[in-house]
Amino acid sequence: GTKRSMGDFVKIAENERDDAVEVPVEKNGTLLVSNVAAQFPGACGLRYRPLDAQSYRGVRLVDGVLHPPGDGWKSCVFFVNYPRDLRSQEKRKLEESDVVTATKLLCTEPRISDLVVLGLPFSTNEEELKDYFGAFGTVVLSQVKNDPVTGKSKGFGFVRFADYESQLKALSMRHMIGGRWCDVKLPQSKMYPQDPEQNRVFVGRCPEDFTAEDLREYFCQFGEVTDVYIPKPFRSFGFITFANESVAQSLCGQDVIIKGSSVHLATAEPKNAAMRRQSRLATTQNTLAGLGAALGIGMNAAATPTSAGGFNFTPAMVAAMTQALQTGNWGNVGMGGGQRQGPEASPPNAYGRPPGNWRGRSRT
DNA sequence: GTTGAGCGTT
Repeated sequence: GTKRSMGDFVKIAENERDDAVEVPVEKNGTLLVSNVAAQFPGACGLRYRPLDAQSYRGVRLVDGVLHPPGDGWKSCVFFVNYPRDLRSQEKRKLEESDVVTATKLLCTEPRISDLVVLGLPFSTNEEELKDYFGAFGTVVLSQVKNDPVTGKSKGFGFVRFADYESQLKALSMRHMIGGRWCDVKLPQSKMYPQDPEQNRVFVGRCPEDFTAEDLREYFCQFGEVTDVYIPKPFRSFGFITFANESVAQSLCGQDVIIKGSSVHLATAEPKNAAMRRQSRLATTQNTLAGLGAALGIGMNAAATPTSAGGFNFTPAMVAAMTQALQTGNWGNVGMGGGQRQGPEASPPNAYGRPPGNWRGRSRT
């Protein structure tokens, strides 16, 4: 018959953080690169993450035609590949592309994370949330955020799975929960820079009943704990100091569950302003080196951040990245902005997407 | 009895 069947579309996303777009499949089951490029300009191929593999796997490409993997197009979300080298393009665009690619790669490391659930019915409670997502795998965290005054749900929450496969599945679709469509996303909460000199870890989102002993008992599994500090009166955070700096660093950026609560571990802010300035400089250099590593480009410690590993970061871009690291807003990175601050600065926008007027030369 | 885009923590 002429009726369209399932399998007519492939879910494709820019990366694991962005929403997927459905791209039509040809009648013979193949996918044209030109159709992918219609949604993702510049796309030259696809990759995906098989459930049984920890690495990405490339999709077979012959003469502009992409051939489905063994499990077919429906088995997972596919990710867009772009040409690494765009030297024929104008230089400004090249720089932007490099930084955007690098920052995206840094943010798509495969790891289990808390997931934000948006659009929950105001009536949904944590038990119902856990029950719903239990169909995808073992749920180790279920939270509904409430208004502290009224005690009522704010319509969003967080879930966390025990395994990465369940997380990928939950992220790949929209969810009907309690009669409403809900979105599940990787949280875009603030990214905190890592500082190799720092042996203190900030522990955020601590419940009020956490004691210093609770924290010490949990964190001693990672290495020798030399101090635990919980401010009084209660301020919902604490600090762990390790004897070993690399132990502290390895924990920063993770979410861990202690006594059933998800806490976020981040680099502690240095105690005084002088140390803070010093650490910002180290942080920027460290991050740029990290970007190079993420792209598989060697960037030795002696290299200057503005011309290393084939990158050509302009001062404006370094400023944008520095600002992003300090504010957690990556929206301006890669567009040559970020040097302006205050009310006139561009507002935050969707991750990695330049604002509509970025090509224009603004009047100064 | 109200609401509907967002994002938890220094």
